[in-house]
Amino acid sequence: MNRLTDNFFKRDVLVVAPQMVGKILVRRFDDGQIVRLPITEVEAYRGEDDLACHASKGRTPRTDVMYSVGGCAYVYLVYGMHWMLNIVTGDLNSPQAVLLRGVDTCYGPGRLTRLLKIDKSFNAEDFTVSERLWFEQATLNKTIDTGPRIGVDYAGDYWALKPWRYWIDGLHDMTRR
DNA sequence: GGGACGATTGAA
DNA sequence: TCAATCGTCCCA
Repeated sequence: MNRLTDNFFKRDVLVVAPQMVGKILVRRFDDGQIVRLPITEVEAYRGEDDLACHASKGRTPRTDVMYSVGGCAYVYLVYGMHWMLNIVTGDLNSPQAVLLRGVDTCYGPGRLTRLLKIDKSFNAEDFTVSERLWFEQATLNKTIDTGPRIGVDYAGDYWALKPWRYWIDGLHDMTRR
């Protein structure tokens, strides 16, 4: 119920990303069990100009899905062991995505996918029709804080320092150890 | 075919 | 502070 539709995801990533905070990530496992987790932290990756975005390397087999219309998943492996779950946003041929970095009871993009058993098979999954992974509407009655994205220093100060990371105010401390 | 490099994590 | 670990991309 209240599943987010394509019109929600078709907008610019800088509009969609902050609105993802507080929305409900829903995972239906093979055994039928359904888990609903409010999103607590995300990051925006925006277009070929954004040197922190994988699309800055151009359209490749890996980044191809980012060029599709908003509403599907972009899943890839980092450091040879962690799956990253992204939501593709924007129009056709405008490569953008929202990285899911945290949900209630689980902080960290890699821990999140391990908890929910998300892997390469979810790449290009259509969130508007999927039976195993989608998002639901929810009202957030808390404020959102912003800051630089994590782990993208290679992109240089101009892009790495953009405040394109969004989280529920007060949960900031979970990020450092 | 070879090599460099991660949108991270957990342990030392 | 450091290693784990492998898909992706670039160059030869």
